[in-house]
Amino acid sequence: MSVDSAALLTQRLSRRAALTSQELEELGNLPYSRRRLAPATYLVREGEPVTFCAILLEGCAIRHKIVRDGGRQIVSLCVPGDALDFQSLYLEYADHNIQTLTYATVDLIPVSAFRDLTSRCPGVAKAISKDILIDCAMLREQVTSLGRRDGRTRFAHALCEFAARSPSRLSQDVEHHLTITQEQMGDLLGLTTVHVSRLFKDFEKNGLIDRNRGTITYQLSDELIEEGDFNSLYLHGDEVPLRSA
Amino acid sequence: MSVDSAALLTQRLSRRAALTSQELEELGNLPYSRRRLAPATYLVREGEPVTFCAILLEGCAIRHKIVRDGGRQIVSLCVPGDALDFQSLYLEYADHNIQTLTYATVDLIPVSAFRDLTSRCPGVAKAISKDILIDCAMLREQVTSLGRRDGRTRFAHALCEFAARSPSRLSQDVEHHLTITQEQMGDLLGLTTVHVSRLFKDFEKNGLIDRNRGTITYQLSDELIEEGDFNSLYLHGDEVPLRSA
DNA sequence: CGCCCGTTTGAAATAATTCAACACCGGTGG
DNA sequence: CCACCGGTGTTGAATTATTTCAAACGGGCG
Repeated sequence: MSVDSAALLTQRLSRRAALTSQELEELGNLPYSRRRLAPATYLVREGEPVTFCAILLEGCAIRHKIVRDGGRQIVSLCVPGDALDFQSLYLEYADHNIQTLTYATVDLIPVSAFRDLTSRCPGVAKAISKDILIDCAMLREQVTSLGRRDGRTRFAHALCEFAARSPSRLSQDVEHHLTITQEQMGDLLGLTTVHVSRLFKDFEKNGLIDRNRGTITYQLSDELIEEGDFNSLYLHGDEVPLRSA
Repeated sequence: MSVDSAALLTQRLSRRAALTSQELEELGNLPYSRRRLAPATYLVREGEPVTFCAILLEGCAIRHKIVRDGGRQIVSLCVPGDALDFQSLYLEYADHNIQTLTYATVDLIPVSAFRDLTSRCPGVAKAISKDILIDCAMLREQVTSLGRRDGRTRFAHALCEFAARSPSRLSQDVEHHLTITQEQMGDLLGLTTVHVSRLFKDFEKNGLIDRNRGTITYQLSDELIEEGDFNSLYLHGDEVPLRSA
């Protein structure tokens, strides 16, 4: 398969802000090099300078931080189409790690090329700002979940968010597939693998998810939305409408 | 006192990116109207459109979200100098509430004026992006705290962050004053008021903080930094250096 | 086959919550 | 001036969500 990162990026940014034809062209001309990455490959490490901006074409990646006692917190999940390093476009050092979760395809664009582009194209700069702001909004929701929702609710919420953001969600009642270990899910939800295991079992028993060899399959049902206290407002339109006519 | 919001904003953004003299001038010419606000005044409400951008001159404000069962999570704390609404500069609706914590002075700048400015001045747009990215970084740290640190550590961490960001921190060994109720602190840390009360008592007993009528006083000591698993890397220079020569 | 990683399960331990009562304190009004 | 009041903080005891520990399971793979 040959997804075009330029096309993907252009499409994404166009959704954020109106771009002139010249801006579109400049976006198309960004230099990039494609990489195929194994699961668990680090793209960025906390404390290190970042010199390229990666666009995720296929697969999933995570941002995470490590705390004193060795615990890991997954700060966000990245899905295809996400730019992994707008974060570092203007910041010198990475404050967190970025790592692939599955096999993944990325296009690497030199940060310098990106910086040139944004200083010349205000429309692109605006679209990127908006993209970053949506990231912020998702982080605020994550903070809210971790601070004030219990494990069950957090889990359901995370499933809803993943489904709502998934590019595969073009029509209603699609089945979503999430390949993630229970340890990873625990690190995302701020829970233990043991506890996640029990939640998985419970959700499966209640028919909210199906499981098969490390991947879970589910639909974005009303029940799940209710269970997860999920309201897609915070995605700011970065999702397919929940109730398409 | 007459702090100038234009000056404060200019100073803040200059720290983020190099601005041309023309950009500085345009920043100085932004129209604004000053407001003095009582504690607990809402500036922005979740779900509503935002039409102005507030610059906080004096006092503290919070961003917060409400969950299904009525619980509140404070998503971040705003200190003087913070722009409260870069969030909404490009997003149509607010996904969270913004409320003053104490008496506060703000300058309100119409969002439209700001948008004009950023489309004309790439330097300003860049500085704002960087500002937003630092917000993101603080949110990631907050996620990490809530997900993987226990109550004690979270509390100490929050104190460190507040101190490190405080504009009063011009030299070492300053005393920091934080006026906050235990309920608010609980909502910030994802804890109960009862638990916060016990933490306060414990920290006071250990000499990490002093208390007097709802305000706590403390220094950013090595002990506190250790207790809070605090590393200021994530502030990306948005703080006074910890160990000034 | 045997190993390793991820998962499952039960039992015991713990951090934090809930509940409930009470203390404190500044403000208000009789 | 005192009595009362509401908001805030404190304390203890009981409860709960979640963790920790430990052991066993399963399945894919060299």
